[in-house]
Amino acid sequence: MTDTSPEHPTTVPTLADVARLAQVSTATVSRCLNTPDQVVAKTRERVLQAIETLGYTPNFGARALAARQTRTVGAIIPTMENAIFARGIQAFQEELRENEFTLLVASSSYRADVEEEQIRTLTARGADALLLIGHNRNPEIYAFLRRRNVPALVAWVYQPGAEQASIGFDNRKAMAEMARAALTMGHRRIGYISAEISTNDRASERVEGVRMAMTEFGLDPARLDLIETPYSIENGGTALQTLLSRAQKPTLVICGNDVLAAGALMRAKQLGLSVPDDLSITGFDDIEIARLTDPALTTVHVPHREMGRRAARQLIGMLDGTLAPSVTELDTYLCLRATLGPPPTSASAEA
Amino acid sequence: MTDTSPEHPTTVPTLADVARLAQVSTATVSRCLNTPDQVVAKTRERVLQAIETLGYTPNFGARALAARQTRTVGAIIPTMENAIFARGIQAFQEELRENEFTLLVASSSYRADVEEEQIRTLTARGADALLLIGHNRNPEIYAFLRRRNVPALVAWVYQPGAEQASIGFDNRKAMAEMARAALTMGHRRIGYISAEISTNDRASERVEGVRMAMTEFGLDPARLDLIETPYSIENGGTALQTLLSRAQKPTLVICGNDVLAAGALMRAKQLGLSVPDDLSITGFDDIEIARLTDPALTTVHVPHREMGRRAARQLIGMLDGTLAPSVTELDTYLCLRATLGPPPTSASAEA
DNA sequence: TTTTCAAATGTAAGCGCTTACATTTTACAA
DNA sequence: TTGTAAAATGTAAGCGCTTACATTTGAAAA
Repeated sequence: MTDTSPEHPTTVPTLADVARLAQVSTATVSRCLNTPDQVVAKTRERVLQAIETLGYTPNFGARALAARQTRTVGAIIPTMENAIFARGIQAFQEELRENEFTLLVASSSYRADVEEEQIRTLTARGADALLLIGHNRNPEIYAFLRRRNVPALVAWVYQPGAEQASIGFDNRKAMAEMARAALTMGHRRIGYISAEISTNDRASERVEGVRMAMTEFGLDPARLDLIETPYSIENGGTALQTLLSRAQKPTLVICGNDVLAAGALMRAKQLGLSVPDDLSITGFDDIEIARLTDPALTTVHVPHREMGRRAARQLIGMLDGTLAPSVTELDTYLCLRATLGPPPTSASAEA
Repeated sequence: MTDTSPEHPTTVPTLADVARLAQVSTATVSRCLNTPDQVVAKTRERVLQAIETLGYTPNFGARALAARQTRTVGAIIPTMENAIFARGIQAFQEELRENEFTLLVASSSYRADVEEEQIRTLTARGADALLLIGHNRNPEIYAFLRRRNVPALVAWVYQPGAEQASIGFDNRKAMAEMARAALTMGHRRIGYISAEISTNDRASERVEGVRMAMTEFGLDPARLDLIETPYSIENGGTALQTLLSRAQKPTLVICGNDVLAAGALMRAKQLGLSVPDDLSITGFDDIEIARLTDPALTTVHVPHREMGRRAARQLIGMLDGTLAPSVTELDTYLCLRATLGPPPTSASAEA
């Protein structure tokens, strides 16, 4: 708490220090920072010089308190370790930066209670707006945000008729398309490896998509052999092994994301199965590893970067009132690579 | 500014509102929040009730302003899209959360000027401490942080005799070990695919490690065929192709990280080369894709999670004065998987 | 019952900034 | 030169919280 070196005082310079040194009022210094063209050039230079000399940086808390806005956007994602979020958020942040907004990222570990806490933390910190992932959360939260006047945008999902402003893709539709492609090839016994469904509407909608397609093809959707497991390569492998231990082995294993699919694929190869001749496997997301596996993974391409970029634009628009909250659908497409093929002839004969 | 609906006032509740409703002073409410055992149970309950009723959340800016600390730690990483940072930061954040600290993440896109700006932004926002990646930055920044009394910890690197507090591994030593393993097998013509070196001391130290090992084996380190390229699978492939177009083809391509290595490996296979029989390839980091490639990638394992977790502990310790700044070295180890083998006999004969 | 003192609570002064409003300066027309 | 309005600057009142210090309360000791 005491000065250790006289040339470098330990006290942080304030606006008032700058004002004193530049021989102007604090209001003028403030204007130099916020509305520079309201200050005549000569004065402005003097002030800037003083700021430089003192090494002054405005105190964010004080500024937020007085101005009641922060040019800060918060984002709460389930985890940074998932490449799809990392990628989307990176684009989100880049777009924000270009518009002189700062991004605050928090992660919830897929837990609703943590997410709620993070929402409170970020709004308390003065986030002017929030990006959230997926629809399923306590609706009271939206009331809370509305009251605080904090616009929120939901990303990574598109649900026709959703209440909240959102930008994303139709997980159900996208996965149904994949399932139809497989069913058309003749697959009838289908295993599904999913991320945990209860906390994740993207995951549950993807499952629904497959069931929808099964129904269309006259199959009983209840016969989908579903395993839920946390996101990891290892777990994908373990789940695959479980599916293969069933009396009726699947000819196709649909995975809720590429990471699980990569794990399943690796395990299948280890077990001596040939993919796709003995078994087909599909993923979802089209992250980098989908092209790295051998054979390359058939998956669904999701425009993560575009989603991030457009989410930022939407939120900024909502903030300055130029854009009304809206529900935006983004397109996905099938990446038919090498892990999906027709079922083995013996198997299709049985069906 | 005026209430539109009586039940849902548009004004955000403040400490004073809570105090009024609970019929206590603002000081008591504040104490309920910060030092609850200084308040008698009956009063405390009344206050908590009022907080609940009003849906009160403390204003962070005001709190920071008055208390002069925020329980916030900032981290500036080059990019969220690199799995190693995502993983380390995730662990960092989890450990912080357990200690009731909040993490603010910013990314610099490997640009020194952006990093500097982010450092200012985060300190202005009241970050109590900072996590930075790598050593190479303008030393003035440390003076700035010292003046602001913001402890900083450098991660992902260990350099014996470093000035700044740091936690990480010796990139040079780790890569030298890999190079020695390869040299022992007989490799003499070595290509190296690196991330960009000028802005990245981890990358440059890894190259140095290889050169060091070459010297030990009596090779001219200048003969290392070095290509720098940005982090991506695609670029790894392109770089490999360049290396293979040299008059003297390498028998071994060392990559500065797993992503470049995965790209190189994939391209090698596309070109009809057998790895490791025709060409050896190695990576660095041991991220998930290293086990996904076929053959599995020989690489250096780096304890990213542990680094993140321990970085958090170190920083918290520095903040509450229980831990002195220190320079911590973490261990890495070689993961000898399948992409490194002896050079083809024809090649070694030439050497 | 009174005394004593620790515990509980209250009072009020900032923390560093923005901004409405008041005042001064400047530029230009008359 | 004077008058006028616009431009530049200053004054000062908060923004919502914490906390040093002052005051009140209440339980145990006398």
